[in-house]
Amino acid sequence: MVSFDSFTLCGGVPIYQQILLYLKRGAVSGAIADGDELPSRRVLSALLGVNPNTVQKAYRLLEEEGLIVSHTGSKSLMSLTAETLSRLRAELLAADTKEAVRAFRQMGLTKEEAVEWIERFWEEED
Amino acid sequence: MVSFDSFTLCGGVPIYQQILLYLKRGAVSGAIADGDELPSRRVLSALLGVNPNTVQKAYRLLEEEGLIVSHTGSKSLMSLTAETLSRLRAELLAADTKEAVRAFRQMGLTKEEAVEWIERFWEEED
Amino acid sequence: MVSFDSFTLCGGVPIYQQILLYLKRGAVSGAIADGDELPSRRVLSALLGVNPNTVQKAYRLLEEEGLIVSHTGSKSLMSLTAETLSRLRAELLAADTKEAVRAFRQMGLTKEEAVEWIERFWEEED
Amino acid sequence: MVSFDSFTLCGGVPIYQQILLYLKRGAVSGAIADGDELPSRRVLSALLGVNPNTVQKAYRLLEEEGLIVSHTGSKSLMSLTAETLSRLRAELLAADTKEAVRAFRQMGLTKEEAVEWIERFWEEED
DNA sequence: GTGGTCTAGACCACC
DNA sequence: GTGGTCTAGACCACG
Repeated sequence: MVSFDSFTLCGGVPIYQQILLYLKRGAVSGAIADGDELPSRRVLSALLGVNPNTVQKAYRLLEEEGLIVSHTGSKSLMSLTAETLSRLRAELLAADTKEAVRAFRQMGLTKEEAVEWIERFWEEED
Repeated sequence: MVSFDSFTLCGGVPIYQQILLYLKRGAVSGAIADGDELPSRRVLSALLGVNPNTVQKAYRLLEEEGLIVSHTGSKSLMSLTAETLSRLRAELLAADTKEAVRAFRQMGLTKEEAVEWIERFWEEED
Repeated sequence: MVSFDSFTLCGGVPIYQQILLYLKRGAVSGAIADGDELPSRRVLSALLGVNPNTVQKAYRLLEEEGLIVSHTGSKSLMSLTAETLSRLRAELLAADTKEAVRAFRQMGLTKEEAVEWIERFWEEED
Repeated sequence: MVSFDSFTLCGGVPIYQQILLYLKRGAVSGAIADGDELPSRRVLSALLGVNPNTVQKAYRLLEEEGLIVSHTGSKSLMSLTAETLSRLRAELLAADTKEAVRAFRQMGLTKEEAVEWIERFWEEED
């Protein structure tokens, strides 16, 4: 069963996208593997304190991408092929890194300063 | 006059927030200084190809934060004290770094891998 | 025993309501009579290829309307008095005719055109 | 402007489908013509006493079928070609007639009785 | 218990 | 003012 223990909601980004990204990133990290069971709509919505439909939207989009298989009346399962994983990894890393670099550069940081900030926050959140 | 030459719109984030962030980050980088003149709502909306109301909203929020002063019938000016700048710098850097670290950690990267990705993309976009 | 040979499922309407309507219309037509035995939930659900709970729901609603009597451990029987039948006949005919007339009139047909369409389809489906 | 004066909600059918059918049938009858303006989401939802999103769903589905063109910030217009109209007419007439005939036959009526009921209700609602 | 759909209200960008 | 999206709650068919 996929765990949402380390998941925390944050404002400014649609909730369903946060759930979506959490699952994609978990797949990239290996914490979520092919065939893993997902919490049901009700369970996860109760856990996160959001509406079941918000969870469902994330699940539906993932199913359209082929990352989830759902059968009415039974559990939803992750469906991750090797190709899917490598594609996901490339896409997500590129997107996140690009956004971070963009922000740092707009604020006038040098590459060294940016790296220093990353390293500082990395330790803090250990 | 504040330049928007290096401004590029990107999807998924409200436009008025992108304008807001662009000005705040420019202030942090020093590219935008206290007393700098802002383009009029009409001019900027035409320049960015967005609706004047969207620019108006960004300007209004900045004014509520005290980062802009507008005098009726005259131009809007950036209003940046030393305290404001240091506060902005701390807030923005913390927020952006935290988000980047969060993403990298969720994807299972080590600190060294994360730094490597940042450095790789830094060069690419030079 | 009530036969479901001429029953066909169609989309867009809840299945339990289709079962309900089938039995009511059969009663009105005389094909289903007072005292007729109904297939058990298990048998009917297998016959129609639907979930036993769906059949259960239809039977429960019919029982609440007094059109079915069930004795624990024995079969369910149709329970149709003369009054019930005439009421059903009036209700169903009025509802279906009203809906058809409404549709035809909304499409701008004259009474004669509507009748012509009914007659045409009547022959086709013989 | 398309009028909804003769529109009345009825239970048992999704509201968005009732709106959808009303517009299609109006097009078939000629009461609604190519280029006619539709009431805005807000206006129609207030008029019918339903949620704006329910109206929007009907409009969105019609737009996907090509029967409506919508531009953000301006009115939605009906878009009806001759081919579209003849297709709509055939589809709707077939569907409605088929459903009516099916109901009448299930109730054991003869063709003559069915026609008589149609004619009786036709007069009543004049 | 499961997933799927319908209705609902608030917010956003835009003309 | 317009249409588009996000979040929300109730109901349905199903295993």
